[in-house]
Amino acid sequence: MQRAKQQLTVLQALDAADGPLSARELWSRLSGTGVGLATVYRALQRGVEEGMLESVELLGGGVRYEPRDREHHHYFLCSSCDHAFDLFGCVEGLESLVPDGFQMTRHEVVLLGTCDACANAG
Amino acid sequence: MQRAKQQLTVLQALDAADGPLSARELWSRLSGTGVGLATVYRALQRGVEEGMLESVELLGGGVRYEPRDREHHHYFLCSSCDHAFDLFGCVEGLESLVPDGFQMTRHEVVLLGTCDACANAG
DNA sequence: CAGGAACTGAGAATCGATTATCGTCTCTCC
DNA sequence: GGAGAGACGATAATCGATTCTCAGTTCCTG
Repeated sequence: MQRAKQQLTVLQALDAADGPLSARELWSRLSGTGVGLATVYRALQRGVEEGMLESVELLGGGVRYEPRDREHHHYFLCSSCDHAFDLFGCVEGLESLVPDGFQMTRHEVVLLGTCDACANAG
Repeated sequence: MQRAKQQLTVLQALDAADGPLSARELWSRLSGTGVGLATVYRALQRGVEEGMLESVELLGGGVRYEPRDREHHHYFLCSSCDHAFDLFGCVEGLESLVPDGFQMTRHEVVLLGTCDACANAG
């Protein structure tokens, strides 16, 4: 509880999440703590600058953030609640898709569908 | 060259492309034809409504469009020129990533790196 | 050729996401 | 306790993408 108290709050909420969160998603999880939206953005920006956070772009636009210390993984994006879940594990055979002359440096795999909670609520 | 002349121009440009194009990308390819940006958006919207086009969302936000009659495929996104290329072929083993209780209906694979032209342009 | 419907280009208006501003507050260090 | 630096929350400002508006065209029908 020294300085940057609210930044800690933000980072802890991200650590507790089961996937990357957008600024708004994060903010709504912090409602009740009095943290302002601007503070969320500031904390995320500083987190990235200081190397603790990583920004992630999935389908559909918005940027999401998650702690940088997670292993290589991909995402499941729920079409119903729009929440992204981390999926650990990877796939084979990506290299064979790369056309001649192209250099692949990274890959993203996103599965889409309905998450556990939404499937049961549906 | 009956009515909807400009819409045809737009659809033909999409057919000729080697990957999905954003509205702006498409518009810049039509510079010289006098087609306005609003017309591009209108043509895309109508194309989707009429089932000829499909909208595609990749990493990084923007929506891109491509003809609907292409087979299942994925994309290579060039970090340098920001152009998306179609990649035909797919990968195995996606099902094993899906957590219990989740229902996968679709998947996207995006490879990132440098395309042929940008790699050579160094 | 006249009338009407659909189409068009240019630019204004809108929308959501993000960033900047400002007055206030908190913490550190004397 | 007081000064200065850095944070904070609320809200205004900005930005890019997309949609709306409007006056002028085009094209079909009769």
